[in-house]
Amino acid sequence: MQDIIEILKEHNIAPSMQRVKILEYLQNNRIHPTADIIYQALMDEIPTLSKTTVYNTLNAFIEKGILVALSLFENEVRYEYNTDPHIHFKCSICGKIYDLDKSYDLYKDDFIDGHKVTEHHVNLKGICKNCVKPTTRSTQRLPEIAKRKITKFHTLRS
Amino acid sequence: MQDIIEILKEHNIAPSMQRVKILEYLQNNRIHPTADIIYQALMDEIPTLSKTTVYNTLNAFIEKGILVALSLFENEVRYEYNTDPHIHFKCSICGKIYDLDKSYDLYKDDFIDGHKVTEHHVNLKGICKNCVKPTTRSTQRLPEIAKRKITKFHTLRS
DNA sequence: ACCCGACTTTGTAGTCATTACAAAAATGAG
DNA sequence: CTCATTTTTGTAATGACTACAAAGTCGGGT
Repeated sequence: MQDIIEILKEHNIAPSMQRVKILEYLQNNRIHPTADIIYQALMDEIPTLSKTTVYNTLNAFIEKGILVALSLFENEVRYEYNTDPHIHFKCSICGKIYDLDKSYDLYKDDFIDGHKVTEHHVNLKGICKNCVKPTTRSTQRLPEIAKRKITKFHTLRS
Repeated sequence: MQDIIEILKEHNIAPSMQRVKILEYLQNNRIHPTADIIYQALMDEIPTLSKTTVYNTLNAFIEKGILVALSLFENEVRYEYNTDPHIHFKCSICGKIYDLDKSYDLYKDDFIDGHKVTEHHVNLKGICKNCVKPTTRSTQRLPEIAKRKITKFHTLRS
């Protein structure tokens, strides 16, 4: 895609084959992949691909502002192409990460308590609509974690 | 402190010396330490302490709901005793993490878009009031990152 | 007090994600 | 084509965390 080459050039990154393929993958697969997922996915197309190249490329993209790195939960780094404001929801059952397009107005000012805010992340965790099994009305067949009554935040962590 | 032993018993954790010291440290040092920081800090008191014990203990505390593990930024796991809902702010200059007592009303309902929400994290990043050097009115002496004009989100909302 | 079984701690070794580094390959200007 | 620069690659190193088994600790029953 010519688009991708243009994007790379606009960000002062030489459009090598590896870089184009990695950015293309991230554009087409909005699944917040880890570096390893990207590596595995591109091994067929680029048999000589090195994991070092994936890391180098991702870090270059982040440096230039094309990507955002996420530290959501469980100490895993994931990368996403979408840099628009949105909220992340991670399912503790299936592990899938959802982008929620809910907007929020919190702290849209530059400073809070004297601190200058440059990044703002809202991360939710729970059980996604698929894993909650909406076919049954009762909670009988839900995983144990899904049945717990929520009493306060931060209590559940798998 | 007898308090700490009571807390452990209430959570069905046998109050061994190591566990008491680790919980005591977390109670007295609200600095969102890493496992290694805790280990380093207690080595004087408990010369035989093993890092495995620190990890085992922290995981047991999390399991029982005494602690919360945080994945804020930079892929580092930190632990905090305060399980009340609050917001985290990390300074990208000094690395210090601040608890902000701002309350927030977002998605305190159980479900959003059909997903059951059990955890809710708001993480801010920027430059803390100390590193912004409030003594100077101009931005001349600020670190480069502090001078950037915020143009797009993750920072602020339109 | 002793014994025994269960729990806890410890150290070592292993895993996994990420980075450091240097050699090999590709690229591009002259 | 040639040479210098950039990019990719593979290996080795780092660092956080876990698995596992041996050693230590503790408490109840006799």
